[in-house]
Amino acid sequence: MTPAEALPDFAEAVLDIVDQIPAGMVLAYGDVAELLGHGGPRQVGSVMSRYGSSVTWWRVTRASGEAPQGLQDEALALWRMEGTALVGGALGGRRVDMARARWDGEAGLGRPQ
DNA sequence: AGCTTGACCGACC
DNA sequence: TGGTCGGCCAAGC
Repeated sequence: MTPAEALPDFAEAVLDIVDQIPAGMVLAYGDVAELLGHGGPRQVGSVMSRYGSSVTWWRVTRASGEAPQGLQDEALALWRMEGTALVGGALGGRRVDMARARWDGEAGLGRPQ
């Protein structure tokens, strides 16, 4: 087959989790690493920078709720589109309200308040 | 074998 | 509320 398509197991696991995050909710890099039970935030970020474009990358933010540098405008538009809770209101806010939009890791819960 | 880099995190001031 | 510092973990040179 095409060895060029080979994806590291760690990267595959990261993308799999990201793909499970419900719309309107987010997960921090560190959260993803913790759910995997292996690696760290930097490794997750590294994977996202390389393969993130193939998944719902905007649902992965920094622990502070901010989007990665260079993609803040894109992420903000997507957050508003999904109705993600933002600090300071949906209009003025430029970062995610982690207290409300942080995903617990349990699919089916959804419904941020 | 050692240093630098990276879509990070938490503590501290 | 916001800026700085040190710590972490893996990959690349």
